[in-house]
Amino acid sequence: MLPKNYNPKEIEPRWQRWWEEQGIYRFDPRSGKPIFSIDTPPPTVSGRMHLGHAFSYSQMDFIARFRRMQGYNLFYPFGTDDNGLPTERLVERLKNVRAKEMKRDDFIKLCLSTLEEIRPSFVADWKRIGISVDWSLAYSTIDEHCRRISQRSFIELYRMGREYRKETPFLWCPSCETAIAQVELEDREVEGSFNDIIFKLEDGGEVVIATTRPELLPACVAIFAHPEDGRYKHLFGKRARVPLFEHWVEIKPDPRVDPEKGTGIVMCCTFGDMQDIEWYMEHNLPLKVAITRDGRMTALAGKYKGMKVKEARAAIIEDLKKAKLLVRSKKITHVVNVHERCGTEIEILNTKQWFIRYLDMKEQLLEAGRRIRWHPEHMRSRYENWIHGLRWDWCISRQRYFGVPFPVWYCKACGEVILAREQDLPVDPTIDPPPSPCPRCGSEEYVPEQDVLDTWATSSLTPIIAAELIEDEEVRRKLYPMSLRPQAHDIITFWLFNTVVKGLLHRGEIPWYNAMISGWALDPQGKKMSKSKGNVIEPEYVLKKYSADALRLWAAESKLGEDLPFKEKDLVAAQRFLNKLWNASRFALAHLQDYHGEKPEELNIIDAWILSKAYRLVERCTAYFEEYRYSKAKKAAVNFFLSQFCDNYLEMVKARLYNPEKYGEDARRSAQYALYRVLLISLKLLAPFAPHITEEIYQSYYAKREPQRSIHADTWPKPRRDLIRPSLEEEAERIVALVAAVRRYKAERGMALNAPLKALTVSAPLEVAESLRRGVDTIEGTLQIGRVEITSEPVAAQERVLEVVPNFAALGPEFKGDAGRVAGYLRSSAEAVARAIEEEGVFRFTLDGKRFEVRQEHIKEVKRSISLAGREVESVSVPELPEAVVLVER
RNA sequence: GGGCCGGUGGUCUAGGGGUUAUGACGUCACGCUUACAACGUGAAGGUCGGCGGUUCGAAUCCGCCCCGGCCCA
Repeated sequence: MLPKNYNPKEIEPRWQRWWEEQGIYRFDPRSGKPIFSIDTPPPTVSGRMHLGHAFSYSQMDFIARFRRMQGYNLFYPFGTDDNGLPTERLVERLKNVRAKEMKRDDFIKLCLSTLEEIRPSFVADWKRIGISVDWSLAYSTIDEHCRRISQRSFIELYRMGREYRKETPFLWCPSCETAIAQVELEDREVEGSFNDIIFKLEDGGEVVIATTRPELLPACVAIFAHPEDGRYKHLFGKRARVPLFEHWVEIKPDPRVDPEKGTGIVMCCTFGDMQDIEWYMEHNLPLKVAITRDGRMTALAGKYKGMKVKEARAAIIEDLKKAKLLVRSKKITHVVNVHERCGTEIEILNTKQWFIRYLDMKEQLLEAGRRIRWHPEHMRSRYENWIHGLRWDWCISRQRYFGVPFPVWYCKACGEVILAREQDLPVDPTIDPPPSPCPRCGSEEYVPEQDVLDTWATSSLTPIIAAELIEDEEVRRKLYPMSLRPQAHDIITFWLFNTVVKGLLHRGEIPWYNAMISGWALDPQGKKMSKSKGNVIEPEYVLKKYSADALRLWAAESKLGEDLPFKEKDLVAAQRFLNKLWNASRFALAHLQDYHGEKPEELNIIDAWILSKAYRLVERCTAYFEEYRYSKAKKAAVNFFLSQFCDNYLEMVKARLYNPEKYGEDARRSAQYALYRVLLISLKLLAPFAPHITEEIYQSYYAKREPQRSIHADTWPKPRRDLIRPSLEEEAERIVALVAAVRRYKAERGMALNAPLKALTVSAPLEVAESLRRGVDTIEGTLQIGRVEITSEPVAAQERVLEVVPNFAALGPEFKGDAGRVAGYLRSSAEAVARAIEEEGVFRFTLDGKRFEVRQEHIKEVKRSISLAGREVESVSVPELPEAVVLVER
């Protein structure tokens, strides 16, 4: 028996422990069942779980649980993404240190030990939302397994000729002091100024050039204008002198200059933007480096040397003003590229980096995107959009400490790259020696690579990393490509894209067959949650106030891929539903204690009806889940449970359950048979959404009677076409409609639903009457009616108008001061008024010499009494049965 | 600037050619009923973003526009 009160705080952690101890979600490498493998997103330990995580991990868990219940052998691992900048930043903050001021080795050790400190509570958060991952399939992107696979990936790609090391202008974060990849750029609107600066020409003339970055003047190497621009055509080939810095640069034509923008003539610096790089390469311009790796001015900047970029900008503008070389300075907001991790404006610096060459793979990548099934479909366009805009190869080296090292040394003598051997992986070249002398020149002197790999270079291998957690080669082959990649839409260009790249390069195929993309959890106003805005809602708050099941039901509110604002009322509604589920189950199970699976001789029509509805629902929910439309499945299951099972069915079986002496044991048996099955089906369909409460109810009764020890094992209800009976449903629904109408009648008159009624007379067409007769017991028992008469003969009822209720909302405005007297007249002539309006649509009368016309809208209601064979009865309207006359005697 | 998604009672939302537009929350009224007042029954509340078009018929399809969001420049 279930206790009276549903207590999620006690239930939820208990089942979470039990699932793990019992290995309910364990992948079974020896099983013959079909495999469903999931490439679970590894969250960063260095951040706490936020509501967006709870949202999207719940959504992937719905699909996981559905598939497991369907009988798949679920491969559902859990990794954490630990390496790289986020961890470095966290450790710097927590331990109050600076990475670049520490010994490399000490810092790495500190990172590792800090991760171990915070991991348990981090992972506990994820367990607390009830996701059904296999916690024994765990990895950390910095552990030995992942380091080995990332390094192996590097070596493979190097051997394939897909990697190169090159000194080249590239994206640089002066705050993190590392190269970054294109995907790590973020656009940000900032306040700045557009400065019109005078450049003197060698012939004594001048041109005015507009720039937002005057601090790059020392790096100015050329000036460009559009070849057709009449204003500047005559200057091509001439030289101009860079103000303040006094070096000469040539004025050149190039069609990529927009004559509309600024003054239509621009300076090219090494480097201000992508365009500068193109010009630098194509026009063989000299390299002038004005900015250091930590964002200060170089000696090239003369007296500005050592200043931060922004200080130098201000100082240079001041000096230009003094020299009367600044025509004007206009305040503008413009968009700059910042590093998405730290918000620092990025620079383009000439450095030596490792790259994965993939710009030549765009067509293959697009094609791979077309082979993946996207849920929802339109998310593919984000992926395609990104590929179309790709301009840089993938820079995979980072000038940081905490990350997977490159398995590479360089020969000191000839510069040859010396690779680690696969059997030695993982290696740290700053500690381990190379496996052999230089293969080219034989020198034994070497330089270790100091840089570490981009974290995405590791996390883009998660499907391979996860699959290789399994020893058995044959099983591995079944795991990969994976069935599903679930993730949020913000990292399509990072994690998803990079994983496809690695999948194609290493395995020549797509890494997964399906991608499900979830949206974001937004704040109650529909705005993005962010720490700086202070609108972050902690999952912990939701779990404490409501429950994990309620949180998950909330996450099931929105369609896959859509953002969902956090609204407290949704959680309240979810919690109410859980409470209802609990109470209805408690009721049903109380009446099933003496039931042992017997099948009744004959199934009551109402029982057959609810079974038919339930199996219809099974088909719908299954189809919805197959299409990743879990929000529809949830809605359908919840609606069925509330409006069909609770509101209608339970009320209608009470009589048979409580009074077997009156309706017979077999009638009770029939009710139990249906109750047992329909409640179980409901629980199963809801189990992916509310795994804890459904397990609790299952365990308290069904576990002893059903083959599976957990509701989350392979218990998904099989479709039963033979039990879906449309014509029976149609008949039964007549009974349901009649009962509902009389219940409404009682409620409207303030009667208790079990208050007795003397008699019910129904006159309806033959077919309807016959259906209703099949439910006489139900009608009588549910509504507590002394005598039920159902006939297809017309009833001889007399009707009398009792009262006309005037509608003052219409009378007032029209008759003003006369309204009260008109109303009085209507009441006193009720009979005549009602007849006239019914027959002619209008009632005319004269009152104190004034003529009045009253129509339907002036009357709120006509109260009538009906008598049947001399007994006073009332008429009940049943909207679903318009041809039926239903009369109730109180 | 380009791409994608969305705009439906006060709020959120279903429906994507066919009677009177779904449900939830909120509001109001009535009612403790042998599962549940954390409940039930009922009521009020809508020019389905705007304008044009296709059609016997448009919230739904097409075009243009407006607004919001996200992604990419």
